[in-house]
Amino acid sequence: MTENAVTRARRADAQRNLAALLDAAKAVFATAGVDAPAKEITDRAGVGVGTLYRHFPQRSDLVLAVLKHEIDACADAGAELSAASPPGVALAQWIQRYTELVATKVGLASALQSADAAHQALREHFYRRMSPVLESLLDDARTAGEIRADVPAADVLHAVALLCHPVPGQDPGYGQRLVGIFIDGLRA
Amino acid sequence: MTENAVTRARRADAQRNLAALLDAAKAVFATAGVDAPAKEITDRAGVGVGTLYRHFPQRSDLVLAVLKHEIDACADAGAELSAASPPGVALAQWIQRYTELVATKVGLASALQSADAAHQALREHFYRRMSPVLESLLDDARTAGEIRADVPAADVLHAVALLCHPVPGQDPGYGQRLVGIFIDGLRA
Amino acid sequence: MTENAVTRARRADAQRNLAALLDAAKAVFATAGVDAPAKEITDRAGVGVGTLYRHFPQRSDLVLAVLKHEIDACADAGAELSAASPPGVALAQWIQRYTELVATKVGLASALQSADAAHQALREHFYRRMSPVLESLLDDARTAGEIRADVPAADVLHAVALLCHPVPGQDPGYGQRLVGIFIDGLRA
Amino acid sequence: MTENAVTRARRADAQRNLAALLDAAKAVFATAGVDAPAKEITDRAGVGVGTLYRHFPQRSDLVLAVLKHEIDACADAGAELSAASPPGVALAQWIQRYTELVATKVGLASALQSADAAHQALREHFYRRMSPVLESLLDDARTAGEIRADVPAADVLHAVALLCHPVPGQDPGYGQRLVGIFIDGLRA
DNA sequence: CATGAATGAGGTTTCATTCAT
DNA sequence: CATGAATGAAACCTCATTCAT
Repeated sequence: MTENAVTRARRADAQRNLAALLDAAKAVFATAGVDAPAKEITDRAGVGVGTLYRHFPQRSDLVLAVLKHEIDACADAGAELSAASPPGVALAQWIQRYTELVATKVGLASALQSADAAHQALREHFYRRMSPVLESLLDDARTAGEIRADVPAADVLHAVALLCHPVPGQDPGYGQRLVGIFIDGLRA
Repeated sequence: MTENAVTRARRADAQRNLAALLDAAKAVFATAGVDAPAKEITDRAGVGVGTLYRHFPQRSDLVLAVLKHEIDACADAGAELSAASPPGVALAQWIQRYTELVATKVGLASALQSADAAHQALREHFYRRMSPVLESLLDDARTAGEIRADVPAADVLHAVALLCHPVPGQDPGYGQRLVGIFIDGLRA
Repeated sequence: MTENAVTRARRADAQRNLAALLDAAKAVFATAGVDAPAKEITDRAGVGVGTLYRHFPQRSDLVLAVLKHEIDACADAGAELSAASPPGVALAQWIQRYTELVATKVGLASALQSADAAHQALREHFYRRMSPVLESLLDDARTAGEIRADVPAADVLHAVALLCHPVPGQDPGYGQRLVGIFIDGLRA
Repeated sequence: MTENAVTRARRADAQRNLAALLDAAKAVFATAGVDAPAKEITDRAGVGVGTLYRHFPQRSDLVLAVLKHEIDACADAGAELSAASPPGVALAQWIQRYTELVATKVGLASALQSADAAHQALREHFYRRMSPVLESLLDDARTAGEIRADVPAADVLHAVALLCHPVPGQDPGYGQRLVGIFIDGLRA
């Protein structure tokens, strides 16, 4: 009984720490990028660095964990939009949604482009979830004759991620404007 | 005469080292980015670290020196193309030229986006040289009714630089394909 | 209890290192001055350089820590001497005590004179503690008509610190002899 | 003939350089101390660093050369003062003169106290010239019963040099005031 | 004899990572 | 399971000194 209680208590503690770490990492990644010092994250989370390494032995594990939820949510939105709107509109709306994701999470764009092998897992998860969704939306739009047929989903994902790369002295809507032009280029 | 010879001789030595440094830096920047360790560059150039700091007290001085020539050459190409081809073609050709510049020089794209104040000089030189050239080409194309009127040169420069951001496992023509789509989006 | 034990245990380790650092720094400062290389101190203490910087981010923090105790002890001695002896004697005894402090701690004298802004905290602590003590002793002696009235405590502190500046090939009592002459100059 | 002319010209050149170096060193020593970077001195003198090392292989050689003239002048003033004034006055005046020397030449005081073996030559020259002069003045004053008999010249030289150590935020007359008190302590 | 470019040791500082507690 | 002190490699930069020209 007592041991059970202790175990449960510890588990709750660990959970709290993990959540705190994810929150902290999300905030730090957003301002200082994914290469921010580990200490900055643990300090903000109020835990020791050891705790960070226990939960996320690799830096990329943390990045992945931070972004997984949002990646999944974005991917899931694809089916809903597809069901609710005609192909062209659904595509535009989803890309809009995706743009917001990439533009907000400062780390994501750079992690995706990073040559670092450590981010491989993130890239894989990202493309595994996103590619089918966008490919499906593109297919619908292609079938409807609204966009050209020779651009694969991966290219669009990549291009949009790049165009959203935050620029120090620019307003947040800047990237979206560039994305808009790119999307125009996709039209048939 | 004698003094001149002596001076020339010494300078020749320094020049050799300087050239070696620029070569090494160009190569290292291309593979490891502009934030590569100084030691890597000096080792490759076969000189001591002090020599690097003598010629380029600031890291950004080196970056600027490495890229200046190529930036200037690209900017100068604008007038020639403009004279030789109709507006739309000239524009496309110059952007093609610019794409090659940005895609090849790995450091350039990231230096341009870097929030680092140290790269301010590079950004300034870059935009001071490039903006007028592209603006002029865009104007010609706008006048000819070939492209939309609401996209300033700076946006195009920026977007293309982003789209050319090198991707580890991708062939070099990849960025150009994305740029092509973006350019299509500019058309009227 | 358990947590306390753990905390105490960890702290004990750190404390041991910290003490070793202070000991090492005291010894090194005494022979090589306050500007001695950090490596020399950490090697003598048997710790890594990082440990030094963890405990004392600024060089002056270390200097301050090393000297604080002794400064305080010396300042505290003022009241005792004042209570136990007549003004002139108490003054002479305290200056004797102060002389020993400054003469022994090689770093102190130079840190006090250093133009370096980093030693500001040390200077402040030093004068904040010492000035009132000596001023009080001087006042008593002035009232008793034993010394002239126109020399403020800060001047005496400064002069004695200078006169005790250690000289390579001289015996340790040398500075004290010079101080004795200076004190004679203070007499009415 | 021609060779002679060249030789003469070169010698004149060398002389000019040497003078420029001494001037520059004097100025730099006065503001930045005797440990100032060599480059600062050569830049100010308008010569290459090699020239400095040719004339003064050791740093201390330069310090010695810079200060020799002034040391000698000060020493020579002793006999004149001794002949012109009564013992007590002559002594006070010479110490005043000496105070000015030490207070003005920032490097001197620290070079004299430096544990560095490199400054041995300077210390030797200094004491060889100064000691007899001051000893003679002290002897006269002692004979006249004006000062105590137990303080050797070297102590006074040393003490005054220390008391004149420049203090960042203090007016230049500060050291002289302290010296005045010390001299009072010498009186019988 | 002068030059100043080159050298590279030596100092500081930062941080990812380990591991004793 | 959490902690955070300790580690030490790695990067930066400065300067005294040498030596080819």
